[in-house]
Amino acid sequence: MGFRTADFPTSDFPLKTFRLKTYLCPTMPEKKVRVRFAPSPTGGLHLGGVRTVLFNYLFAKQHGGDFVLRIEDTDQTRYVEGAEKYINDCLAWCGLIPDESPAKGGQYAPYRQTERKPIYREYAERLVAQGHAYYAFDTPEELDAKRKEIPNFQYGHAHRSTLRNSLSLPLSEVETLLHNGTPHVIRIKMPENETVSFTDMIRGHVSFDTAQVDDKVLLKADGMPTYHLAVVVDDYLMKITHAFRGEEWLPSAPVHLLLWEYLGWKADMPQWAHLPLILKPDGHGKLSKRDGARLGFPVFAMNWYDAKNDELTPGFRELGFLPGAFVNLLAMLGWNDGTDQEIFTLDELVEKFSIDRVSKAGAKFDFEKAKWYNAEWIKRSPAESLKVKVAEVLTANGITINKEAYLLKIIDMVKDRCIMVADFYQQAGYFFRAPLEYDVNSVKPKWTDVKTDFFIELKEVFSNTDTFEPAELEAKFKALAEAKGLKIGDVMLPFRIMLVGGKFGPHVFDIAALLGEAETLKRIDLALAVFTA
RNA sequence: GGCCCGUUCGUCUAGGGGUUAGGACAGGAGAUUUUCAUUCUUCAAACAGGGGUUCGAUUCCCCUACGGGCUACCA
Repeated sequence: MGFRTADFPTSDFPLKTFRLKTYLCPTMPEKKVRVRFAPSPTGGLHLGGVRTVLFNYLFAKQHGGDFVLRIEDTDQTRYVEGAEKYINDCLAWCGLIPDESPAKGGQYAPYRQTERKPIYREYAERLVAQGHAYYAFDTPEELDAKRKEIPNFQYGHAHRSTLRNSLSLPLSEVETLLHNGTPHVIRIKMPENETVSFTDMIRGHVSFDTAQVDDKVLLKADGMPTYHLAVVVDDYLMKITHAFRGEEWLPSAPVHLLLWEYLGWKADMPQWAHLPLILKPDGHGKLSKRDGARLGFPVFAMNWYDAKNDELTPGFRELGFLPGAFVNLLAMLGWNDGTDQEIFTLDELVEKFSIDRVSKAGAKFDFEKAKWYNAEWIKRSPAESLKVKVAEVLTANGITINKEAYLLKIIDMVKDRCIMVADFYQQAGYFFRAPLEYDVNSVKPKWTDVKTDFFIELKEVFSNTDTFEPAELEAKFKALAEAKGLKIGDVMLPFRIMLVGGKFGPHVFDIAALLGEAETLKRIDLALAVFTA
């Protein structure tokens, strides 16, 4: 029978080979690969969620399959306005576009579970008719009381006969209750003593004793399915072949396996892959939204505004992460290609991804490493592909950009010094307007009249250049300093601060050359006034 | 508590019966850069513990410990 004991070879079978064969058996007529990401629209999209999307997407695209977005909105009490749009936007930003979704439609529409509500009852009733499920009339209050009364209470074989359900009550009473429209749920009847096992694409052989699993609710009193029923019915109806989800779902896997069997769909059950969790960087446990706030880094893909609490949760996008970098770093959390390569484009990931190389253990999220990925991506990006984002950052800070060629030159000059896109304001802003303030502490204490003379004469010298190119500027600058009996270092830093405002940026003469003669001279004057004040 | 999953440098990880246990981030030192960043060189840093199996275990098996997940009419 089914997925019962000894269903699969286990101990002395080479696991990797076995896994490969199970999910891509070349001798079997291959069904088209179809995967789904099935979030519930309850808020912003978490790192771990995006990684689940990514692995789904990579697997599907690698096999020429379909990637489906399905909205699991069956819990109406947790529904949050705007969350679904947010999910769509996140996927779009990351470049992980579903082939079918509520927005896009598709052959298996609708893709929102609330819109599929009528479908589920039929299957739940079918299970009741077959004896694999039953009606339960216990109120939440009664169950709470039981939980208090009985330690480790589970609604299962040990207690179900003492509760109010169609297994314990006389048929006539059940009929009356049903006829009167008494609120009730439908629960799966877990077998008392069976072993349910399956082969997970990541973990290999996993097995459970059904006695330990409670009789999960399948259909709620409001007529909505729970996740357990909905995921099985929809995965079947939508012809899903491979199901990726977080490891937190592993304990309820036996319920799903049994449902696939009871509904008679066992042959069509998808291959399961339970992904390792993304953990808090410090302490322990799953990474949560709160950890981001506590430790100062984003956890959501994009900004999420919670209108109810008037609370903004920051996102990677707004912080200045490139989507490619975000996707890249997520992929490396639990996967690698076996070489030392760490920087991958989406296309490369599609090509190289392999479920066999996904690790089993959870990974602590390291924001420092995340920043490194982004810096690498910025460094490797051509100015052309950064210009729009950089322009946005600059204009947001009140800077006007006239010449694109000038912007591109600047991006190339400073991109190595930027970790986030937002850093371009600090690193490139002064190319567009004179410093708003100067790091006076680095110059004023050591300022002398000789230096004032130097800069006044420097203006003269710079007004009479042949090219205004870096090399010429540097030569003339040095010659003048020497003539004045100044050490180069004594005037180089002040000059930098005059042009830039602080102790950062590329070579000073490169900056001056790019700024041009008029602007350079103007800035010397401006700063001189401040330094000598 | 019960069940399930996991465990290689601080972090992400490679490796896998015999290796100087490799890389990356972060950290230290140095070189270059008369700013800072980049870049380069370099240092330090790990197989949780105990039993097996074996000529030999970090690698395979078992136990323990530790960590994590689940234990809702939430997903």
